[in-house]
Amino acid sequence: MRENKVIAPKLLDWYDRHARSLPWRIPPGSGQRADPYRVWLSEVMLQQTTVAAVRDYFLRFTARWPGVQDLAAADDAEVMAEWAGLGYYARARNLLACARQVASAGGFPTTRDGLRALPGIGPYTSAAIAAIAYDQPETVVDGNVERVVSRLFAVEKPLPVAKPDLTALAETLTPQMRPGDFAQAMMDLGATICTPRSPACGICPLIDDCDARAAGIAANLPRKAPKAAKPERSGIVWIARHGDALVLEQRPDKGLLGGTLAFPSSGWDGREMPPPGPATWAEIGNVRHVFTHFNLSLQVLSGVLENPPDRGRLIRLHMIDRNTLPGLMRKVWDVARADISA
DNA sequence: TAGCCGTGGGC
DNA sequence: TGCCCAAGGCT
Repeated sequence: MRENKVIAPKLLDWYDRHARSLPWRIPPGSGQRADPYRVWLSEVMLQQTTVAAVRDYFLRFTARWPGVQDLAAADDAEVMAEWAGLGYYARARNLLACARQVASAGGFPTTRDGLRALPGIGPYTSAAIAAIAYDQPETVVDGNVERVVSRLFAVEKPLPVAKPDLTALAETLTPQMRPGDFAQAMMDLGATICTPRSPACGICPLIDDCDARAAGIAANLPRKAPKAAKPERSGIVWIARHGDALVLEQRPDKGLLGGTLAFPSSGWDGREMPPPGPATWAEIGNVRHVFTHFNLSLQVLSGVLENPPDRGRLIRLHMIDRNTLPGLMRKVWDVARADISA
């Protein structure tokens, strides 16, 4: 694949003038060096997650754990609670495992291959850290880059089959100088101008280089294979009261909402469970939630346990912190709280 | 390797 | 409203 020396200078010039200001980013031209810890943390949080959703989580994490040694020393439950609401909870467990490996090694690996071997760091994140924090000319390919490249070269082959082609094309664009800024520039371009719908081609710095624009098909790329329909699932969740406390449990590390704090439930996640103890149950509401691969309807049952629960642990009502629950269980808690106060 | 794994915002 | 999408990784 032939090298393309036209794109990077134009894009970097645009980035120097239009880079987004983000908490984890060093502004272009400042001459400062990005902190690998902050680059890593932000990249993991940003996996399949919007900038708007990540910003406050990043600020809270870095305020509480300023360095990788601080995070490595944290309790698992504290990290899970701080991550609650951000989704994809395997990231939080891998984050902690990674922090502990890095801390005991005395620092982050400085090569893409070294980074790639750490938990939660894959092809994208390893390239991003190597380029942004260590100034190495690695090619960073995320959803933005796939979209930008598919348009620049008018690639009509659909994703995900086209992914290797798009990666090879992206490699022809990566400059030896400022590879980190180039990667971030590609992502900023994709996020603000070369957007999925209604791309703003009129103000794009690469308009003269874009094959899709010339062919009038920019808004139709990248093409994607059709997705399967989402099945419907249903289940039960128990609001089990004992005195002035409710039963909560930590879910198993693997699987749905792995490692998060939750009300006992059954029937929706491949696990058939009995209630946390004998009681007379009454329906107090229903909660709907959308997961990546199914829609969920959860019947909320409430009851009073006469004896301590068979599993989980009792948490006093005023000690239940909504922010430490995953999104689904926040909805359940809202239903329970409305019922209790009624 | 393709299915699994959250959540919220935009249109 | 329902669907799409967002700086993916793991198995």
